[in-house]
Amino acid sequence: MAFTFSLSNSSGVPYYRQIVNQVIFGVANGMLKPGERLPTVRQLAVDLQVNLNTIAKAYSELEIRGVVNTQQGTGTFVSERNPELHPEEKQKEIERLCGRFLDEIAAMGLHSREVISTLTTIIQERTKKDTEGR
Amino acid sequence: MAFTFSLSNSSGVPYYRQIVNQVIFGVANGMLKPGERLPTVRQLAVDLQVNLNTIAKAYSELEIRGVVNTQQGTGTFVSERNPELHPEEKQKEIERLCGRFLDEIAAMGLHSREVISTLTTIIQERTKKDTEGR
DNA sequence: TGTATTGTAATAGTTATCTATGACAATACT
DNA sequence: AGTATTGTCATAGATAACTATTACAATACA
Repeated sequence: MAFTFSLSNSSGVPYYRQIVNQVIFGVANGMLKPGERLPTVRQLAVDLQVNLNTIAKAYSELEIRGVVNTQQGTGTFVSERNPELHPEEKQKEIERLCGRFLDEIAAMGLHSREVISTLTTIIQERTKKDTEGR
Repeated sequence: MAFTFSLSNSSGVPYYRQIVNQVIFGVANGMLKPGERLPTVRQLAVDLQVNLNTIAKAYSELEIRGVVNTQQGTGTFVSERNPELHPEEKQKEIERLCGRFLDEIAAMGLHSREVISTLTTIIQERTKKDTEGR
């Protein structure tokens, strides 16, 4: 299965950051192998219907963080040895994500346990939809 | 217990929107009674350490949506009869919130059921902290 | 050597959110 | 009547995240 990118415009998370996250977690989950080539900036820009600069910004950050190696004229590749996102860090990232979500809930005066039940319901629905889709 | 506002700067949700949401849900949850007075724009700006205009923008949107009545020189009050946020709408809003959260999770290639366990753990920790705090 | 493909960079413009500041207008209060 | 308090408005500026466009530079490849 090939690794694919996707963007959500409703989450409030900037596009370039979504791409950065997807690569980092893609590597952490073994869906992106060291040495594997990422789409060209132009191609991904077309695929995601986003500006070239947005992709370039994401790749540039990934380069700085050592997640990928880029070579002008050649392409962008997943680093051979990836220093980033040890299991603990991955867990921390998940916790940050959850924390923000709970903050939002709390700000609305909602009870988290009620929201969880909605959450699980939606998950069930989506899982069902995915299964049917095959 | 008096109704209090709080802002999170890490959620990506604009301040003015957080305030709007808190009032709407505060009303829906009965924590804000019809006729009840909201803090003045200046006071709330000081409390939340945010610019006056940001509060004014939130109140203005609430006024337009019929959630509050404002009178220059007098103050801002929760509408006597509030048309907004019937139970179904409240549920829809929760679902939107959950949907965005799940989108973020999916974008990172995380499995939602694993995240849920982290979520419940954090909730337990926070509940514990709140209980100890009393 | 030429040509296409890669990433990079510069510039300009848009939109949303927020800050800072100062002024104005309606109401309440003494 | 005068003064303080309320919400409102206008202007200017900052920042972040984009889009659009054009050009340049390094590499690959025929």
